[in-house]
Amino acid sequence: MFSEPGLQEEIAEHGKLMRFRGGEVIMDYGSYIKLMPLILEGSIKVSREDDEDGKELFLYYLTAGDTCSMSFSCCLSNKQSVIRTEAEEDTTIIGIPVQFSEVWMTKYQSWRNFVMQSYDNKMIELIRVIDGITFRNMDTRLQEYLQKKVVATGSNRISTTHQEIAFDLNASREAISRLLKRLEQEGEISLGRNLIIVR
DNA sequence: ACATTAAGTGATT
DNA sequence: AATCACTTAATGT
Repeated sequence: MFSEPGLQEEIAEHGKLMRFRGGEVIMDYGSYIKLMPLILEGSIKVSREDDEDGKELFLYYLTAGDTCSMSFSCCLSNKQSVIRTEAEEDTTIIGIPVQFSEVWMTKYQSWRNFVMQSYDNKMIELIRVIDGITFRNMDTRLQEYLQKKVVATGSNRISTTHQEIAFDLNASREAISRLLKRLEQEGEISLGRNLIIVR
């Protein structure tokens, strides 16, 4: 990916290898960022959090090969993070200090392309999130949510509570329970305590 | 055995 | 679909 001479060496030299365990909060809402993460393995859940009532909304996952587009814009203006990121599973990243990323933007075309493309990807994902909220019903949003989770973690066994899903989709726990029940009756999933198996 | 937490239910708006 | 007011089931101590 970063085939240009020198770039890989710079990444190796200035990047910091970091590991996070599943469930660990990497960047909390309101904190300042000084690193751009390159995800090597695992997946990171990105959510928006409301200022006042602490409600949250799941946005998207970052998986191997991704970087966090938000972090770049955030670092540039030295703003507080407007999102929260949490390791979905055990995750390894390389943290690139922003000052290097900025220099590389002009120095290496492949780096610039990489950052631009990841911006583009996430922009499209965000549009889809908006589509989901405005045009789709809760049941399809839930199905898409489960599907994304399966893809991100590479496992069809999802270990979470109905309440957690409700937070992520900004819905009520009861609604999620009822929709899950229906999906189970339709044979799409099986349910257990703290467990959903997607078929 | 008891307390806690997750999940299910039905009524109401 | 949200909220409420429960009940039931599963788990931890």
